[in-house]
Amino acid sequence: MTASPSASRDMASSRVFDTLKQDLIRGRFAAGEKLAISALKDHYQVGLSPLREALNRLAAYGLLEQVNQRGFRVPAMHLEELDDIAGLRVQLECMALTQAFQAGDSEWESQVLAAHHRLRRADEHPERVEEWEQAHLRFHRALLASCGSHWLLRFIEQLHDQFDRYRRLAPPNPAVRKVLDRQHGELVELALSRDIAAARALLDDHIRLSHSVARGCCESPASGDNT
Amino acid sequence: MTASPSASRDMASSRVFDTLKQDLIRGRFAAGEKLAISALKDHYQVGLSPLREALNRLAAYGLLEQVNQRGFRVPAMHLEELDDIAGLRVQLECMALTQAFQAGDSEWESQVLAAHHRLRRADEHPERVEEWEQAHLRFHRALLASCGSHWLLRFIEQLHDQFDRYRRLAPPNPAVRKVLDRQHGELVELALSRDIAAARALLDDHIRLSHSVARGCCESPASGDNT
DNA sequence: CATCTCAATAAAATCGATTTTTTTACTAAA
DNA sequence: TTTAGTAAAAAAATCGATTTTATTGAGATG
Repeated sequence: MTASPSASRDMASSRVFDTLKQDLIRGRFAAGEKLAISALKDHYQVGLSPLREALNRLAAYGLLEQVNQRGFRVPAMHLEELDDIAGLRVQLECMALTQAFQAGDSEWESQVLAAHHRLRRADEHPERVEEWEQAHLRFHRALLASCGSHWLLRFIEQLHDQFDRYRRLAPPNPAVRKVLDRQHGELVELALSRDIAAARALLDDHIRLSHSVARGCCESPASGDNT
Repeated sequence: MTASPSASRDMASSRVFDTLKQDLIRGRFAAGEKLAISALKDHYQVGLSPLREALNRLAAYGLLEQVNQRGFRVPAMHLEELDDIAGLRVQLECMALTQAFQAGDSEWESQVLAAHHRLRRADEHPERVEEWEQAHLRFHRALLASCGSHWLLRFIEQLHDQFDRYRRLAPPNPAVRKVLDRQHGELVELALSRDIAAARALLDDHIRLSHSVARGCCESPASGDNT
């Protein structure tokens, strides 16, 4: 099943935005690293203008920093910032979850079930990491989608991307993954039964678990600087 | 009092970003309006590249929308979105207020007092609207500054900008202004006495009052179009 | 009279080259 | 040995022109 039927081709700046965004989240660049524009130009096979437009959008989004006349750099990573991001995720996602449970209709339930099914299927191929990652992101999106607040969902998405920068530093851990997957299933059940209190507690645990894993990995290698 | 001493001049893209951002918040463009790039180029006296970079940043920030090969347009305004923004402002700013009161030190108290003083001074010149607007923004920033969460402050700032797009549609109302100003003074007192519960209730009222004023203005004139 | 096609026009997106600024490397003085 | 100073090199930012895509309107067709 492909995306949209009359999918008019995106412009170059959007394409490079998407791929560069993924590369930043996946940690293909070191924290604090300065991006060499001409190297990016070669690597992503785009011209200067679309590349610079993408870099500007990513800087406004918070995945890059623009220094006055000194180009773009990958933001440094700090344990405190990870704590900040995780703490806010708990607050905002629990808020959205409550509203989603209150406003969700049967179409929402269907989408949550469908997303969960795809997540379980993706789990069957442990070698295809990115497919699971995408299914995971979409499951959490589906869970909160009916909350009714465009801006809340936007901020949650942004925090999720920032969180992933840290989480992806940690090596995959099957034991943790197993717990997280069980929690996904429980979240689906609680969504169907509209048990807000239990679901909030579970989502809180869910995020904190990922947080502590990422934290353990982020703690060790001191500060990130490699010019 | 000027800004920084060795202020190295910003690049053109940043300058046009700032002024265009203000113009968008101040409602100099109609909601839904399509921006003619060459006209902007003439108006802001910049080249195409810096202008497009600024437009891309504003789109990522949410003050513009980019349509695939059809350029940039000012986002439409909807009553529901205003409600969403105001509701989230209440939630997030109360959250930040609590943390700010808990973590604020005497330096924070000083900055709040200073910002409040500047706000009262700005009030003495009702004709200089923009000075009051800036002092007002800075007062609310100072009040929450010590909350300790970079990302929470970032989202609050973004929501504030979005909210102002709606609020500024309403004509100035001296009676409302008087109430808001009294609330600012009360917020300062509650900050000094660290009365979290009372301050949260007051900030809630404060935002809801602005919200209802903006709402009243947003309801009447159907959709905005004035080319 | 409405609808469709296709050229003409306008606008957006992109490219290649130029200008400006920063960084580096080298030299000379303290 | 360190500190300034300065010229060369590199990189970022910007400009002007080209390419691509969308929009418009006249004429043809049902």
